[in-house]
Amino acid sequence: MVAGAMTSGRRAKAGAAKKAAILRAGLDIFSRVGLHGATLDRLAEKAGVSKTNLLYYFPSKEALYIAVLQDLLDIWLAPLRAFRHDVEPLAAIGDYISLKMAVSRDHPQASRLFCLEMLQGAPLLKTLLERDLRQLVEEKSAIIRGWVAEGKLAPRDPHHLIFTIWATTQHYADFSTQIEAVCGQTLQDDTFFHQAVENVQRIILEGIRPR
Amino acid sequence: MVAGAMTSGRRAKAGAAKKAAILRAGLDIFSRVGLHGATLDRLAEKAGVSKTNLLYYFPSKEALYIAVLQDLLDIWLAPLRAFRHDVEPLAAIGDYISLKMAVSRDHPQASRLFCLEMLQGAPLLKTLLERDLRQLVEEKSAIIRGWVAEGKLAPRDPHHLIFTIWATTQHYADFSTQIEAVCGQTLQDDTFFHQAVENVQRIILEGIRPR
DNA sequence: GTCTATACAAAGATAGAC
DNA sequence: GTCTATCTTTGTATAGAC
Repeated sequence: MVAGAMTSGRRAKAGAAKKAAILRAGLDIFSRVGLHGATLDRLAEKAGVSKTNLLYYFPSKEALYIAVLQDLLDIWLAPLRAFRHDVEPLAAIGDYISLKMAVSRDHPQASRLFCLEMLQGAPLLKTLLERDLRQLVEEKSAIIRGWVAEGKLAPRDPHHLIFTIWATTQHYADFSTQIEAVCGQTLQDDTFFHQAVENVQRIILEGIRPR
Repeated sequence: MVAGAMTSGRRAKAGAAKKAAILRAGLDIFSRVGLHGATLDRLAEKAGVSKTNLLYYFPSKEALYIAVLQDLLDIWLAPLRAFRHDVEPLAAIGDYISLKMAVSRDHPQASRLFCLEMLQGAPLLKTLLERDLRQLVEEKSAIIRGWVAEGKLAPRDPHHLIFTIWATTQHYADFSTQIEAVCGQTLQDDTFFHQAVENVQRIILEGIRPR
């Protein structure tokens, strides 16, 4: 059934739901302790299934890890794909910042796991980064370069601008522990979230406004 | 001898050198794969000692990990401690940015391990963050607030400004894999380093310049 | 599909000789 | 201080009954 076979429908759904629960548990735990820090016991417990049952749905811990990573990429790339080229530059970039901040608030595990992979040298994502991400970044960079040429943006290197946006927005998810230790607040707090978005936007947008 | 006893001197030095080599290996490996991903075998091999010998100098893998973390903090906190309050605001912040960028270039492992700890909720550093770091940040925030009040800086929340600086500068160490995938260059490349510093400085400094 | 029992491997740590 | 040998634990994964 899991391996194929469009049987019943009710059962297939139950299987899919379990798979989804395991994937959620995987994202949650891997994002905290990494592939090596996670144990099948903890993963199974978190997902609410037995260890053997988990291994029925995913042949190995690594297979689950890879499946989790694949799901992750969609979440991570969505904001960049949604980057607008048909509106005012400062509006487009301002929107992109708030979109990324929302991802940091709503999918902190995804952000953290992505970060974890990067720290390790991205053994599993490297090819994908060098191909897809690089091309996507080139596209968006061309738009930004165009804006600079038209004088709609102060002269800044598009790559470094994009890195600055990624860095600041993801920081609120990846370093939430530190932020909480220093400020006593997190992005879950609505007031704090808006304050953070506004401050980041102000700094970056004023930093690229033409004069 | 290791445990105390100011014997000989030559031998003590040899012991200290080994300990240092083990600590270096620990920083290098832990920063890549974390506490759980590191094995005593790999740690010992990297340090150039036998597994049992390593356990002679550090009673357990965790003990080594903690020792590495302690060394780490000095590197990590140094730039913030060096933050100047007696020069022009934009110069002080510009210097801080380039200092942090230099740390990202020269101590990428330290930056990565710090990041790793944060991702995991900083079980070992939490108390320290909530006490020492918080206080240090408060001190520097007060300085920034003063500058804002004097009109020497555009109105920005000091916390978010500090986070923005940390995020952008550390990003070049923590996400070096991604940066290399996208740009084909790293901070080790001198031209790229200066280009990165300048772009980050421009964005942030222009973003906080009063008008 | 799910469970119990179990095989198998890896890795942390210790004992004791030298 | 350093080595060899070994114990022990933990965790991944499989076999086979139901």
